[in-house]
Amino acid sequence: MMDGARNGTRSYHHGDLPAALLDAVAALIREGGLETVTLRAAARRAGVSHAAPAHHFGDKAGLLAAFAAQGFAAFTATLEAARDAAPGTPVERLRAMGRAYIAFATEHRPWFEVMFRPELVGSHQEVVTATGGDAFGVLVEQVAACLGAHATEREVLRVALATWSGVHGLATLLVDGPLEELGFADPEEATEAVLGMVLAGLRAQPSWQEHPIA
Amino acid sequence: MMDGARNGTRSYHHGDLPAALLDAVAALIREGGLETVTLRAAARRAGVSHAAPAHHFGDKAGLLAAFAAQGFAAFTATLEAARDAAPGTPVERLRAMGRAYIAFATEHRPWFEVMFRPELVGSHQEVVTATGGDAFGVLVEQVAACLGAHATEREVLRVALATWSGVHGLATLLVDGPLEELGFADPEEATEAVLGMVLAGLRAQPSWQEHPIA
DNA sequence: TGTACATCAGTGAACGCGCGTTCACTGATGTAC
DNA sequence: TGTACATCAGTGAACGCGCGTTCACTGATGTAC
Repeated sequence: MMDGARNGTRSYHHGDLPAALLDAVAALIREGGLETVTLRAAARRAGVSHAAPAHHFGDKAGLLAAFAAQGFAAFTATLEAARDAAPGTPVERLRAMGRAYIAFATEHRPWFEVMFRPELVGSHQEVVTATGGDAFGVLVEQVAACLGAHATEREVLRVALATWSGVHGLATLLVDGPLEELGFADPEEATEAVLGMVLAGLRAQPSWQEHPIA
Repeated sequence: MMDGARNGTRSYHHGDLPAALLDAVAALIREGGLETVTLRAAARRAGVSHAAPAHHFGDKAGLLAAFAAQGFAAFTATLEAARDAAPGTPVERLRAMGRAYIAFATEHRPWFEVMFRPELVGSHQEVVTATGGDAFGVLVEQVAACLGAHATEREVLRVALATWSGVHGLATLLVDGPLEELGFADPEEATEAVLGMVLAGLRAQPSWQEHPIA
């Protein structure tokens, strides 16, 4: 995708090796799984010597941390875009975010597989945690909007976590693949089922009962 | 745990090397994570030569497949025990199973980490899928009991999958560890929040509305 | 516009390591008679 | 109860491999003047 040197001519310098290496990681995961990701394989795929990645990412954990952070940034942007594109009520926006969450996992499997695996990034956890916190923050905000001003912070966090668990669970099951073998062939139906449950949970909240919003 | 030779004396034969190797895998994951599991490390820990495991499990994927299958067997037994020990209504039994599901993940982290990672077991997937299907079957049964005879099979599967997603999502988040860093320090409160959502979803089902059971 | 020079980005050889797997072997066990 | 023998379970040496990382290096780039 990234060709590297300007104007298509090969040069000693790559052009944008960091981006090319991150692309390489995604391709490797997609084709052979996480265990086939090595610094040397990523370098091969980017067309540089195997020592080149160290200049940009330090070590293997650094490369994976950058990949996870890139994924979280895209993830947060996806959730925000889904929220902003959805019409209507806070609940409809939350539903759209839930759909986007699950779709992101299946459409960007390589990112999703790395984003929630802190053991892969070693000492670089701070970067990943920070970007991951943003995504969750967006979700919490929307849950707060659904519950209204009468909800306590604790209630918001509780509902947000339950919501997160629902969509994250289905996303994980879809990515890890046990569903097909058990007869759930339809990810869309599964998604709607989970979102139905999430919204039922929302409506069962005390603060919703007192002041339903939509 | 397993001492091996009878009466505590060392003998040429181990006594129960397969069990000792499975124990070793659990210990290795607990102490150093999944990536530290190797045939040689497991053999070292069991006190045998590094070539010994091959006699029982063939290759590395075989060992991990056996470990995952052992985990699923324990998992199914745990869910059944929780169901049978819970008093009262089908819904209360389902709630107990949900608690047991999440508790299993945090209490038996090594098993849980391997059970849902089919890429680790290579060509031995059938064994794992079979035992995994049992666990899900138990869950489906209980959801069916909650919804009653008027529910269609499709509805039961849909609700069971949503339920599964909820508890599996929280279990995954607890095991992967992002929750602590985001301010959710209390797994029990989180568990109850998720179960509240799951049961709200159950009660929102058409067949429940028509024929509430409890 | 030129020139000197510092800095940056990639090279390629080399290292030591632990891994999975194979192999011929040997000690231990169990069974047939 | 004893003996022969097949089978089982573990040994230890050896193999080839790809890995991450380090290192001195060199080509390319950009900046000061």
